[in-house]
Amino acid sequence: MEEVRYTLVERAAGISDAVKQLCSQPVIGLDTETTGLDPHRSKLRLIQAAVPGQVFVFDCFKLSRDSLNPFLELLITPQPLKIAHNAKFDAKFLRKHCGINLNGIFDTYLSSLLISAGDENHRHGLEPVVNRYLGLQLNKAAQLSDWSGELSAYQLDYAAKDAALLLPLRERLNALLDEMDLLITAGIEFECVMPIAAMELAGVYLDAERWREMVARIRTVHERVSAELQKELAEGARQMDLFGASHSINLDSPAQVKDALSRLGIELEDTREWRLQKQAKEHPVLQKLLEHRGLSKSLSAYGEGMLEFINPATGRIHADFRQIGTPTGRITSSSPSLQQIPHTTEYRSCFRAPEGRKLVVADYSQIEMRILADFSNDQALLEAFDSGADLHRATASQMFGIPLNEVTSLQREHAKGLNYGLVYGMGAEGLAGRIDAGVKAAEMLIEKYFQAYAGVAKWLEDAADRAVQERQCRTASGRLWRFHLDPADPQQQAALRRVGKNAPIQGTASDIFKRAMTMLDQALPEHDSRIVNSIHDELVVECPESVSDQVKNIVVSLMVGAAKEFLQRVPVTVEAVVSDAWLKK
DNA sequence: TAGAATCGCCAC
DNA sequence: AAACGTGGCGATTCTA
Repeated sequence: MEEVRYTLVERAAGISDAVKQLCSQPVIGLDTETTGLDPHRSKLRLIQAAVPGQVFVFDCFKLSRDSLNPFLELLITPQPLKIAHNAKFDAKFLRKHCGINLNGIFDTYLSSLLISAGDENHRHGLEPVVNRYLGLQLNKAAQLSDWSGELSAYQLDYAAKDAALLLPLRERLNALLDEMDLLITAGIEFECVMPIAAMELAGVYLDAERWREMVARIRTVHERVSAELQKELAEGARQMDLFGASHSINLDSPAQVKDALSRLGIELEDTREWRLQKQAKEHPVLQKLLEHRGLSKSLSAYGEGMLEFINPATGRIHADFRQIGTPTGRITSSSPSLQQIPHTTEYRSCFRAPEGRKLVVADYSQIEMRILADFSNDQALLEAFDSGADLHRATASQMFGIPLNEVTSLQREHAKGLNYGLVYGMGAEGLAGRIDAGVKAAEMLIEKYFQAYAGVAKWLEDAADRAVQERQCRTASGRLWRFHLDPADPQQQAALRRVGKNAPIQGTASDIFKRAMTMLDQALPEHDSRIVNSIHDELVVECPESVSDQVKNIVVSLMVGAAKEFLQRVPVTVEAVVSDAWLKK
C-alpha cells in the first residue's frame, strides 16, 4: 500500500479543522494506540481517524480531554459510522480514558468471523484479514513498540496506515456480508460490542478472603484423600517390588493411575470419570479416586490462581469475553473463564455484590426447548409451554398419556433426560447412560417422546437432512455456519446431523441473548447498574440495593422482549432473583 | 526444552 | 470407546 498522508494533531487549534473534515464523512476508519492492553493500567496514546486520502492522528498525551471534545462528539453518535478492527478494545480505552461510549460501529474483526462462518482455518487478526480480503501484506511489528515516549515517524506512519486500511476493508467485508445475507446478524453483533466492552471494564467482584478460605478447606481434604489413595494404590506395588523402592505415584497422571489399578487387579481401558463411576460400587478405591479427581480439579482450575486475576487497579476480575466465541455465536470467556465456575454455593457465593449493592441473577427458562417448540410449531410442545406447568412434568404427562399430578418422579426424570438430550441429537445409548436405563428401554422412551412430539421429530430430521445436503445452517437472525466435514464418512455425517439439529437452536439463543445485552446496556446506566457477567442464557447485573427490585423487573422485561423479537409462537419466561451473591437463592 | 497433543472435567 | 451440542483450561505426555 502506498504511503498514507496523515496530520498529527498535537494542539487544540488543530482540532476544529480535523473535525470539519471528519464530520462530513459517512464513514471513518478508527484505531487507537495504547501503552498496554489493560485499560485500567495503561494509557491511551493515539486516536487515529481516517477518511479517504487522509488520516488525523490525535495525540492524547498532548491534548486535553476538553479540547478533544468536538472530535469525541463524532464518536458518540451513530454518524459517521466508525470502522474498527476489534472495536471492543478501542471502546474500552475510550470509555475509560475519555468517558464516552462508542456508537455507530462497523467491526471488521467480527465481520471476518461471521463471513468465515465457523471455518477454523481462518485467522482474524488485522494482518490475516487484510491479506485475505485485500490481498495486502501488512507489517504489524510496530504494534508492540513503546507508545509512551516521543513517537518516531515510523510509528506514526504505522498508526495512520492501520486506520486508513479500514476504509477499503470495510467496503469489501460489507459487500460480502450483504452477499451472504449476514447484515442482520452483523447489526446485532456491532450493537453488542459496547455492552461487552462495558461488562469487561466493570468486572466482577470476588470476595478474595472467602475464596482463600474455601481453597484452604479443599486443600486439607485433598491432602488427606491423596495420602489415603497413595497407601491403597501402593499395596499392589509393594508385593512386586523386591528392591523396596518407594512407589509414590502421580495421582494426576491417568497413565500411572491406570497401571496402579491394574496391579490391584482392576483392569480399565482408561480412567475417565464415567468408566470409574461404572465400577465404583464394587471397588471403593475408585470412589476415592473420583473424589480425589474432583478435589484436584477444584484446586487447579479454581484454586489460588483465581486470585491472580484480581486487577490491582480496581480490585475486581475483568475476564476476556470473546463476542463470537463459537460458530453458533455464543460468547466465551477466558482469563478466567467465568462461565465454568462450579455451580455450587461454596464457589458462587464468593462472587458477590460489594457493600450497598446487590446482584440480579437472571436466566432464560428452557430457552432452547422454547426455540425448538417455536421452530417446529409442534402443537403439543407449544401447549406444554402455554400451560405454564413444569416442562419435564408436562412432557411426561404427554408421553405417558396421564394427568400432570399422576406423573411419578421417575417418569419426570426420563422426560427431563429426553428434553435435555434431544436438542443435542442424542441417541438411545446416550439416553440409556444418562437416565441409568437399558438401551431397549431408552429406545421405547424415545419412540414415546416422538409420538407425543411428532412435529419436533419432523423438524429435527429435516434440519439434519438440510445440514447434510446444504453443508450449512442458519439461526433465526441468519447467522451462518458452513461445515467442512466429509458427508461420505458415516461418522462425520452423523456428527453433521447432530450439529444440524443443535446449531440453529443454540445459535438462535445466542442471537436473543445478544439483543438482550444490548437493550440492557442502554437501560441500566440510569439506574447506576451494569452487567457484570454473561453465561450463555444467564446474566448477572450489579445494582444499588435501593433500586434492586426495579432493576430486576427491567432485566426480566427486556430479556423477555429480546426473545419476542425472534419467537412469536411460544411464551418466554425469565427467572430472576435479587441476591447478595451469584446464587439463584 | 518449548510447543503441540491428549486427557479429563468444569460450564450452559 | 463413546455416549450429546458448544467451549476453556490445567496437568501430563509426546515430539521436534
